[in-house]
Amino acid sequence: MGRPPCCDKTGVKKGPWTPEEDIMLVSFVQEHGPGNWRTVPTHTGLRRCSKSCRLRWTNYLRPGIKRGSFSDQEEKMIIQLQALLGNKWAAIASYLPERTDNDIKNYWNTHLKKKLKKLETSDLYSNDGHCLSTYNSTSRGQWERTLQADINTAKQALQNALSLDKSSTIPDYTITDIGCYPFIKQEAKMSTTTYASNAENIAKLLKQWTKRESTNNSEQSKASSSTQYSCNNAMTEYSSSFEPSNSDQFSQATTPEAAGKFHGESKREMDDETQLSVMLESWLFDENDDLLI
DNA sequence: AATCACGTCAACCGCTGTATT
DNA sequence: GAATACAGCGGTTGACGTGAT
Repeated sequence: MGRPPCCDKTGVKKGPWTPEEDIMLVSFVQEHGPGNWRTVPTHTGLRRCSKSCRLRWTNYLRPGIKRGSFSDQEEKMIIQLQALLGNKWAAIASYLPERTDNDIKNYWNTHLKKKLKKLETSDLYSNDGHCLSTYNSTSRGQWERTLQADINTAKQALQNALSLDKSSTIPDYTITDIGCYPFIKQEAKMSTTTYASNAENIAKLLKQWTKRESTNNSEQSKASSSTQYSCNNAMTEYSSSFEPSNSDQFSQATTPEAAGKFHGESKREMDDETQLSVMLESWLFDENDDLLI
């Protein structure tokens, strides 16, 4: 016999989340921490499947998520990492802790794919393309060779790392030693205020929603006004229950999906990945520094 | 003002590897 | 060891917004 089902599949709600649902989910995470998603619907009364709850949290509600347009440096990192790792969005996202894999995936599909295609078909290096203009100092051929060399170096390092014995010279990093994964252990002990620091996101959302609702419902009956009332109350309560955010705190205590990526992995695998991660990180930031000059 | 086309992105779907019973 | 559910990932979809006609 296997496990009991996580939730009753019948009567599960789909579609966009309402602010009230968001608040219920955030409250749950504040109390129990992220994880145990199967218990969320029963604990909170949300009519959402656990999968949907996890997705909503990791892609939208969790603290430290940066929304809005991507910076040039972020773009370049995505381009480089995609060239190296392929469509491993979760892996790429682990190098951009403020972005979700979904965001990066969307950005790649809607912006960068086109940009690179355009790059291939036109002489972009003589024009002033926005982001990629930073490559102007290097000819396309040079840049491609550099990238290919870096990819080869990375692949070689990965092969070496994987072939090494566990007792080899791989540095004995703890998880928190990994420069690009400073959040992994801290995630587990994230404080209530840290969770709450996403209040801005939700307060904004609530405002938008109430605005939209008030527009939609302006001609409707009193029944809708009670919804409006409860939502406004929820917004007020939610907004007032949190302290202003601390962005440094965000950056050090986020990306649970990246952390989750390593849950259950063996020490050996972790060491191998660690070595590669450190190397990759160095490669990426060195490269970006060069390009930003 | 109406309609169409296109871009964006939140959310869903289906799959895989892992954990649990 | 088998059966089943969970967690996570990447691909895809569809609702919505915006600009062009």
